[in-house]
Amino acid sequence: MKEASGRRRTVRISDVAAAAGVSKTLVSYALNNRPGVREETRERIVEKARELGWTPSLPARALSVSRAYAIGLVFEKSPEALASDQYYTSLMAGLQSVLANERYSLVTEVVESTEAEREAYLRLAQDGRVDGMVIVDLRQDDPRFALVREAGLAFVSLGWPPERTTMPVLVYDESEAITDVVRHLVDLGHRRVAQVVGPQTNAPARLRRELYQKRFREHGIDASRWIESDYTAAGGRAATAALLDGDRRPTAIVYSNDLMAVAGMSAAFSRGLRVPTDISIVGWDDITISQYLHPALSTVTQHPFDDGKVAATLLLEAIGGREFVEPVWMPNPRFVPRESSGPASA
Amino acid sequence: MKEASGRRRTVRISDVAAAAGVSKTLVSYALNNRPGVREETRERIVEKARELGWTPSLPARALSVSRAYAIGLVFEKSPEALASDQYYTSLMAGLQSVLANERYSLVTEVVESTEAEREAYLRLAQDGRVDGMVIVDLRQDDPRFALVREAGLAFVSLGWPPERTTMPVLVYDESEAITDVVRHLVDLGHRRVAQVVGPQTNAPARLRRELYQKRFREHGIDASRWIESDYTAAGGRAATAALLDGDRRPTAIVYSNDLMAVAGMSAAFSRGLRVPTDISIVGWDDITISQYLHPALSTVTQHPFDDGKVAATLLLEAIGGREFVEPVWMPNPRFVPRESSGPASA
DNA sequence: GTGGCTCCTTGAACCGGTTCACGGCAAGCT
DNA sequence: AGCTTGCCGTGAACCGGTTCAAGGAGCCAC
Repeated sequence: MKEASGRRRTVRISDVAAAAGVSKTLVSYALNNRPGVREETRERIVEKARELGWTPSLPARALSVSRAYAIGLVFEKSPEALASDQYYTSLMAGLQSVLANERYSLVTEVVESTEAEREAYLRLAQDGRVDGMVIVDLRQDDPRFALVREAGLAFVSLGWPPERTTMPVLVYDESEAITDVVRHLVDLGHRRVAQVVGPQTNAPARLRRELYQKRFREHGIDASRWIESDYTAAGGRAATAALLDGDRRPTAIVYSNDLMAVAGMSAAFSRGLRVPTDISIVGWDDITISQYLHPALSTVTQHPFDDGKVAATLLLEAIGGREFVEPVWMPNPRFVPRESSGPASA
Repeated sequence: MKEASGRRRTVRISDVAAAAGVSKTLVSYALNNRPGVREETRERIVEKARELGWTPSLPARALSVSRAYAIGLVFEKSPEALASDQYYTSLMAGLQSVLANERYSLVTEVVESTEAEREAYLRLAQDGRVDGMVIVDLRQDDPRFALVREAGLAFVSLGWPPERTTMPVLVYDESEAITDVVRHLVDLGHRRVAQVVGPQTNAPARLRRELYQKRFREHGIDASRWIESDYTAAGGRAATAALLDGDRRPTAIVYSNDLMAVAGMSAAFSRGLRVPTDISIVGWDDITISQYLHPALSTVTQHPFDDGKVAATLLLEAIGGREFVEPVWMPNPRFVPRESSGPASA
């Protein structure tokens, strides 16, 4: 097929103006629902525009109003880690679900170092490619807040930012789910438990670990056994191996994501241990396959799609000028006991 | 923190021109490496530009050269299906890995119907938001090719397009891996095998099913047992249930993706069957957790990240005007036998 | 009849780049 | 000396929208 191009003739605002017999100013007013256009004229213009199939050129509009009509999402993550974590994809889908209706687009980037992340932020901002950023996976002393501040970009933060801000912030309380997990394990008789946690430079990962420890202590359980890992399957397997091969093997292990938990189960199996008879496993995330595993994984469900929806809505409002004083609380994650956790072995 | 805005004063090309004591035309020439600028002058301009931290405004450039400096990727998929399939995320990462260096961005959309998909395509094209599209998951009589043709957009197709085109096409040969899987199963003594396949409106899904059937027949195996499913875990589980609960239970099932295979294993387990002792399972994709399952899943590995890299490279060349006559062959998928396939039960 | 007011409409500037056509100047040629 | 040629540089138009300030028409009141 010969690409039937030959200069795609796009219809401009001046074409609509000519067709309707008015100035292009009036067309602009009419189609942006500005006051000061006679109703009859407005209708005629709208009709003509529809007839000609006119849609405004985004670059042109972007240039004149200094808005990109797009928001950015930068993942600082290995492609592998990104691909195997459903949270982000669902979050994206949630963002899209509201952006599409507002004629906004989502510009994504995947970078593999904080240096590249910095460049990506600067580039998106300086190029005028986006009007705001979605900030996820908050880290200790997160540099991204300074970047958006300097760039004058709006943002929405999924998690507590380091300073007060007038931008929207989404938070939720993990302590309830954690309390449930710990009680569940204690009720099943577990006394020797260990944690496999995410990178401790990552603020939520740290908080989650601390909340678990707090609850463990409240039940008189030694909370000192935790291993820092990296949310990958390989990392989870290695951490689990260390726990299982050490002395005083735990009777239960809680993981900070499902992927590590699955890998942990695999490590247990390869040592001839049975789950949950010999060791109980609890994950975090509730990825799709968790319920299809054998045994099905006890875990904590989150709501990334809804997070995305709310984040996008608020970010658009922030871009529109709204100021936020209070963080928005999202529904809490919820513990879902399944087959991988059972009575403690003797 | 008070957002330190107060109108972010961006540096324009005219500022650079003033600083270097030349016209803005010359600045433009100098920074775009055009001929007709004295070397000494060019250096002075570049120096000043760097000093002032100038980067071109994307909307402005986009407006004047009619290029968006972005490419689009539209997924017509439920968020759930998208999130649980690593292929797409890895593909995105692969695309990004080359786009970032070229100052191109990736604009993604997630839509849930072919109608919404159509709108997304039209919108991206008419708005002048992208210069080209990445077309994945080819369907029967795929409408997207007509859309990009009408819109005059460049594209790269991952799979055979319905008509000849001068745009880049990426293909690979699955028959080799399929031959290996079938020989593997035959060598293990399997004679009753079934397939759980993807939506047959999806061209590659159909082809994969046919290739499997062809090989089965070559070994004198009844190839008529296949169930169409939807690539989701729930679908895979239901299809597997139908196969296991029918008469003449197969001794092996091959799935068109890992997610369905995992769900299939789960269905087998819940009926008290052992894998692979009672039934062998083979997937397709090699998602991260496949090797961490118990038993580890025999499957076929692909290279979505590399696909993305190559696709982006070729698409950029196509946008630059290059015409393609031959499709580009990617490395073939490869069968990876693991623990979920073993000798046929009696 | 004139001033003032409201309502609708328009010309022109502007957003920040790219690019075309042209001009000045020095060197090279006859 | 006069003409061509090439190099380097510039003014102005253009991309396709938005928006400001101003203008014309119609109406009312004094």
